[in-house]
Amino acid sequence: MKESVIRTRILEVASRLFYEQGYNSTGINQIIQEAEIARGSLYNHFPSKRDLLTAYIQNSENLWFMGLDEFLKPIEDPKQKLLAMFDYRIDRQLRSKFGGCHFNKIGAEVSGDDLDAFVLVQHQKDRLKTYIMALLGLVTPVQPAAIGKEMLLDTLFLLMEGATVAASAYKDSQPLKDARKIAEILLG
Amino acid sequence: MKESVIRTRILEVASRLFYEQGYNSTGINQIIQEAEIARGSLYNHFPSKRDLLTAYIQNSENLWFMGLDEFLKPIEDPKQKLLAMFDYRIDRQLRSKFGGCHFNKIGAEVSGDDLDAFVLVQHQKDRLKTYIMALLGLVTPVQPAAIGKEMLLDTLFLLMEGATVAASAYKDSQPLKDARKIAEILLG
DNA sequence: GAAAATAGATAGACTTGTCTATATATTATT
DNA sequence: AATAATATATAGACAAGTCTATCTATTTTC
Repeated sequence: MKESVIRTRILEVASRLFYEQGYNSTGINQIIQEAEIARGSLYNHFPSKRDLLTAYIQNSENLWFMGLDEFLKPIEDPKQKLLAMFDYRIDRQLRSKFGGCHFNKIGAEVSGDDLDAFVLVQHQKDRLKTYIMALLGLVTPVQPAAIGKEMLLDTLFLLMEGATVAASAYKDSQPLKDARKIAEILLG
Repeated sequence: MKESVIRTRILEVASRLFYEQGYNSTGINQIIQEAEIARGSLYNHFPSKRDLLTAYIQNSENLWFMGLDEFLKPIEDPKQKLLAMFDYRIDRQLRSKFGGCHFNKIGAEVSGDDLDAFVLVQHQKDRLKTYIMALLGLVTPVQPAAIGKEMLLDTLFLLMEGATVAASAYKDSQPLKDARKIAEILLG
């Protein structure tokens, strides 16, 4: 039940390097050196580099949503919660120096026919959409919106994705701020 | 003035491989083998692999906008042109088996501190925004829109970016179709 | 004849993964 | 409580192959 401290250290270091340098540009040698563990220990916990990638994606997803829950906790109004999701992304992009979305980065880097990794990336997006949908269900519409609720879901999702990509490309939080403003108007 | 046929062939093969497999996962050996040219010829035209990457990005941008011009040529109404931009992306994603945006892929793969590549990626996005803005300027507003024109520009841009990313992640054109529908409503 | 192409050897660093041998720490058995 | 067994850590050599880039020597093309 107790997680190995070694395993945790490997995953932490590998996660940082995968995100900052890319999966393909990060070698096993650098991971074991920076994690200060033996080569055999790494292969004991993760039989291959690909297994390490899988663990990285899954762990990142959990951390991402846990961080989101924490971030939205003090907010009560569902509409404000939805808007704060943009603030969460701004916060994270600032901290990571606009490194972009973990999952899109992996999706862009792995070969197109690598089903395994793609499924994991899709899983995060599905979960995000479910998250938005749940909050949207709690919003009490003040006026007959020009845009249906299921379409509003799509719009918010696409705005978040697009704004994160753009913010990362420009290394600037402006696109995310723009997206937030647009969402504010659409939510009425 | 006449472009070397060898240079063209190198760039074409490298472009295909960079896009399909990723820049880091594509080796010089594979390029010269598939292009059927000598190793020295490659380094004669492109002093380093990085130079080949630069040429790839710039060439892709030109091809992308030339293809867009061609695609929109038969359409006259600026509003229909704007909507057809989504169709163009659908068309391209279908052809490339949802390989995603060339430029975001590179942005995701190169190290965050590689200024050179990032500037080129930004250049494509700036050009895209300018393109949208020019079309938006020609649209005659039928009614006082709920959303300002400069904000409409941001929205359309972010929708395109987000939908392309999502379509690539899901390997499905639905997000792009959704984005088109949303744009149709927002354009009135 | 000059320029540009070719094949291919070579350098040197790096890649993932396997392996051995040793040390330490926890757990099970007597 | 003392001993035996198991698990997990370590360092580091090693294999087999990849990578980018340079170089030489020969042939083709303009």
